[in-house]
Amino acid sequence: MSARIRVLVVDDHAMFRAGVKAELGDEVDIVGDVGSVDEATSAIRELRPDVVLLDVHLPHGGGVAILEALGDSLPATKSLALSVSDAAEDVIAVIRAGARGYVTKTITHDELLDAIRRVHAGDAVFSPRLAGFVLDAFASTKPVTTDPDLDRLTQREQEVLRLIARGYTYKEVAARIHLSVKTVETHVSSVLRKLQLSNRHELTAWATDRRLL
Amino acid sequence: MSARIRVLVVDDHAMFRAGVKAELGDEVDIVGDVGSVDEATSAIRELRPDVVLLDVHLPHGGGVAILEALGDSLPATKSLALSVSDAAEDVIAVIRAGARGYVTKTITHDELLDAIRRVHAGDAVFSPRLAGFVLDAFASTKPVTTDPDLDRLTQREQEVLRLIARGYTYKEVAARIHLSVKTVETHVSSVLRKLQLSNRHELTAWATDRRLL
DNA sequence: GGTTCAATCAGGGATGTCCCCGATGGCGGC
DNA sequence: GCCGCCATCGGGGACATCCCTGATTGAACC
Repeated sequence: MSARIRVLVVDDHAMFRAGVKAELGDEVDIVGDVGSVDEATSAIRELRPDVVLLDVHLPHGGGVAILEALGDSLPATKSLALSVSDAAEDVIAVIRAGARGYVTKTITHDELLDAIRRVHAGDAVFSPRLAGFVLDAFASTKPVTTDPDLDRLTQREQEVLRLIARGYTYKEVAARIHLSVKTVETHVSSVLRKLQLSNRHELTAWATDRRLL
Repeated sequence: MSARIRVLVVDDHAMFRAGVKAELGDEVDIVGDVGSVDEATSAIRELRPDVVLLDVHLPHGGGVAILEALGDSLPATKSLALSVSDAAEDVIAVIRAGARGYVTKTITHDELLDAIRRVHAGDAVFSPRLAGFVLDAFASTKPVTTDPDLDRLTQREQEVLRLIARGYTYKEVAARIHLSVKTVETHVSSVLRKLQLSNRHELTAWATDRRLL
């Protein structure tokens, strides 16, 4: 028998994490469980799990923030999003950020185990109900929730935009994504110019309006 | 040692039920766990648990439907609501329907165990953050809107606070209410100090949180 | 009459924001 | 090969934010 899959559980509810451990601990190797975005990013970097079981709704940016923080620095680690929500925008956002699957928390023990194994093997896994509009969003010419304004921004600009809109100073943003303050300034300037905004307050309002936070 | 408290777990997520069982099974007697409104009502009638751990958000009516179906037919069975939501309307609704307590799922093992024991003993239990507006909604003649933090600010400070939180610069605020920029600065400083905030971004978040805009 | 407090304003300084100018290296298109 | 775009960084400057100290007026309270 081959080695067990190493799984990290990220969810802000300790009770839920305990549930996953109790249910799956025999079949996979739960290498850790954490409850916040910051803990998650460092835990993933340290533990290098095979699969991250990732709650979508977390304080301070949610699962998306974790995936963005990691970028593609750890290609061997696959993420499986796990959420109570079946809203299209949640699904799209987290898949765009790099998750390899998305299942809702109504899932059973066997289904979840199967999902983890398939994600680890490289498959994309979706709850049946979600498969429909996920395919819509990616295969069709007209995606469901793409924002023409947002698409005109580069990846880096969107990344900076999210952090600025959350109230971080330039210096804090720079530290968080390892850039110089000057580079952050440049990106913010581009964002403001492209979106026709005049300062960071309007940017916060703009982002709140679009629920990018 | 007295008999263990008999607990029924109602939640539509099997994983969460497993978590509660794994975490509390040693200290209380989990007599059953169910995932739907119908199962819950019959299970409660059959098993007569001491405490029902009740998820608020369920398909087909939620925890409220279960409480209403039972009415006061089983006074010995107390219900403790357990939810991801901390929205006032959810709390009020489930308490009105007869729950004896309400805690959010961010709760720790020890806190939940304590909550179960206190509900069983006849106490009402609320997460600290919720206690405030529950009391407001039931005891006060004035509805929920009073805010102790806001009351500690003077009229002028509240006025400035609202404008700053909307993104106006000091200069714009000064022009709008016919003051010098320096006076606006003074008021903002007072507001930040009194509310224990460190900059205008946190202030915006604070105000948005309270729907002051 | 003295005290306390809200409201108003000023000077000065540290830091943050936003813009201008410029530069380099990489990558893709024609 | 050149051009455009992206990402990265720097200098310098204008202005905004946030803090400090310190001041005056008027109204309320005892």
